[in-house]
Amino acid sequence: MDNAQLLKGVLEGCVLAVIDKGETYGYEIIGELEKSGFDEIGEGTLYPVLTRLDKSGLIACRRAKSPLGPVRKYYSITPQGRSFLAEFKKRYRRITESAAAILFEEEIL
Amino acid sequence: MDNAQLLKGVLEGCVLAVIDKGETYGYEIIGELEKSGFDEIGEGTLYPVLTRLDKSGLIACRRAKSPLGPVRKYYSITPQGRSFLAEFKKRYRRITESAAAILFEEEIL
DNA sequence: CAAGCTACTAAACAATGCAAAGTAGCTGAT
DNA sequence: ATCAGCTACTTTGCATTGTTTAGTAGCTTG
Repeated sequence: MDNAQLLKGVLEGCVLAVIDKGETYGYEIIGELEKSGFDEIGEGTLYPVLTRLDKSGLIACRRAKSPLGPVRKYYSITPQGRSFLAEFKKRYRRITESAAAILFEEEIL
Repeated sequence: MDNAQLLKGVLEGCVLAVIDKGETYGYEIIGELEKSGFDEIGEGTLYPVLTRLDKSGLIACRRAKSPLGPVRKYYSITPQGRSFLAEFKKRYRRITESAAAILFEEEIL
């Protein structure tokens, strides 16, 4: 199946939400996403998202040694990221409610 | 704001769901979508979706005169479309539940 | 030293929504 | 009869974003 299209945009918001819970790094974010039910988010999928969020100023980055492997890049959310996330949630909710109205009608998602 | 990405894939499923409710045509589908809460779905957005669904064999097309304007293309769902829609709903639900778990945590969407 | 895990990078690609412009039939007002 | 405005569909070119694949490199363990 092709979930790629359904993930568009959603992933960006979810990654930001994960970082909002506390400073974290790429590999760990993948684990968080999969723990919440997302299927096999590859590294080639996640890292470009982080790069974009960083360039947009929604997250900040700092390098630090890992006790396990190579250097990690730790990300934390910025004030701009926080307000973007708040807006994102509103937009996301609105769209999912519109879609649910058509897809599931009487059911409440 | 840019809802374009959040709509990716969702729109296709919603259009199919609208047609599943009964034979209809492009202009009317746009009305249905907006009635359910979607914002300004342009013609340049919808018609390519219909073309794709048709080519994929998920909907069937027939031309008929309109009492108001130019000829309409009426679309109806095919058996393949029905099973695709059922699968789509499962996938969509799974992804929105995963996203909600991260975005809204304890809240129940 | 090799295997395997951790961790990030980069390039080429495919899918889809969107804006803009165009074609055309029909109706009603001027 | 003409023009505006609504209905209805088409086409082109574009931007964004997730995926695939491959690659680099540190660390631990056998």
